Amino acid sequence: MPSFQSLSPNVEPPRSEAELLQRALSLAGRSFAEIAQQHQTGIPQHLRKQKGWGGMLMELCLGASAGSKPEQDFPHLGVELKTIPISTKGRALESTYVAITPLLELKGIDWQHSNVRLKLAKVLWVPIIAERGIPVAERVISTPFLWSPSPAQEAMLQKDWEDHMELISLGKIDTITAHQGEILQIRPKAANSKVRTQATGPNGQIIATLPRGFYLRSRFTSGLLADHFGLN
DNA sequence: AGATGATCATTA
DNA sequence: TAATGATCATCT
Repeated sequence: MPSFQSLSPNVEPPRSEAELLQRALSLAGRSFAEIAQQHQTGIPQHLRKQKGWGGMLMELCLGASAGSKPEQDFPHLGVELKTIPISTKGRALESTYVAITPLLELKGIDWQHSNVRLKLAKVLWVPIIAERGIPVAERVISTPFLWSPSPAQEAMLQKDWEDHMELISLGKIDTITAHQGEILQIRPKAANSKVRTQATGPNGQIIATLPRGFYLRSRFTSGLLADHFGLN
């Protein structure tokens, strides 16, 4: 199994947003095969057991801080990096994971201080043409772009976030399904369905429940792609 | 076909 | 266990 940490050359963190974007744009049109070769790392046949492979490779290319720290990928720039699998027609093929859903100690947090708002404040989207029939090596990077929520988009995000968090505060986490939320949904985020974490139950007691995460619906991210590439 | 619920690797 | 990086597998 290829190890990024041992095999990749050191890439310095970008010093500015412009440098980051320029670096990202230089990847447009290139395949995973080319990029992996440049970084002297192998390519998995499929992503079934390496779901985050593409994202990790982009982190390497762009000089993101590695590791599992709960902060933005480029803290000094206030930018979060997200790869997004797209069809040849430019449609998002998957939802986008944003952040863990907090289930306990909710008193201090509001939208302004939420992990969702922080992560989405400024995102470098890196679209990858990644239909399932395309071998991983042949998948090609499309044109990356920077995005920040418009006032209307942020209002939608806030509304969904507040609706979800109210239910969680009321001890109703186990009633929430992926059907809820216009653009921001809550889905499981765990190694498997037997994992448990703590939450508040219907009677205010502590219960054990499946860890959840916030995800952007693909309908929404497809819209961002259309906005940027002028496909409206 | 599109979306939901489940799942996989790695690090701290 | 919890956070990072996400896509898979299955159902409607």
